[in-house]
Amino acid sequence: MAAALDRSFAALSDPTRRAIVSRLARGPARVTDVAARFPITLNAVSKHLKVLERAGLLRRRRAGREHHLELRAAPLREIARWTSRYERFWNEKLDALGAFLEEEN
Amino acid sequence: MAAALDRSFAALSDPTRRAIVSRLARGPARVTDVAARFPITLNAVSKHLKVLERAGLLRRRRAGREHHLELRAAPLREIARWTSRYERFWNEKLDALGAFLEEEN
DNA sequence: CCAATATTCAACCACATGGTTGAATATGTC
DNA sequence: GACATATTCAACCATGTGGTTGAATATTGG
Repeated sequence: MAAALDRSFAALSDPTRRAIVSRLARGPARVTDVAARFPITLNAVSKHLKVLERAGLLRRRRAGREHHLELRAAPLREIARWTSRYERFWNEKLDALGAFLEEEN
Repeated sequence: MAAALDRSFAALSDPTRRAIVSRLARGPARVTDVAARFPITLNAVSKHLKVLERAGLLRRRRAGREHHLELRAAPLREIARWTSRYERFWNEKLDALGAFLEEEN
């Protein structure tokens, strides 16, 4: 589904959210734990977490009053898969004969 | 630079722009050529192209009144590099002992 | 019960975005 | 010069975003 890619790319276009992903890669954390690292409000972090959650990049387990967050990297795999379709262009080798077919998404 | 990643991720968060990348992977094209495939205005496509250009995802060569566009995939490589840092999470193997250090960006 | 802690909800603000329409600017063609 | 083609610029609109502040909702602990 294309909309999923939309959300994943959009979620990762913000440096704070990429930093949150980075943080969660080091292990699960609560909202407050994540927020502690950033100079913005807890509320702002809460919003970022919702964006990441909607993109499927994290899972939230409510445990009492605490929300335990853990990284879900499947969307990252989809992004890697999408970009890998253009690997042959990465080296700036101008062989335009590398034209190939593909369906969009 | 983090802002470059910001722009790349943001540029690719739109399905039209991903389709434009896909189109340019099949070879260079003019603005009108690209626009022909989409149900939106030429003006809208022109804006999308500017976003892709600012993200470094395409290069524009003016040839008379025509602008020749060609894919520049280097930012895609950066995205692939960023996401690859999380490869170990892709298989949903819940070994939380896979914690590892990293600096953000 | 009461107070503290963890988190979200709601309203607001400034700004970006994706789209439109209409005009402007170049360049090519007759 | 006059007209057509290629592209951008400018203004506008609706919607989303990243941030704030302040209030609400749960849960835990004395």
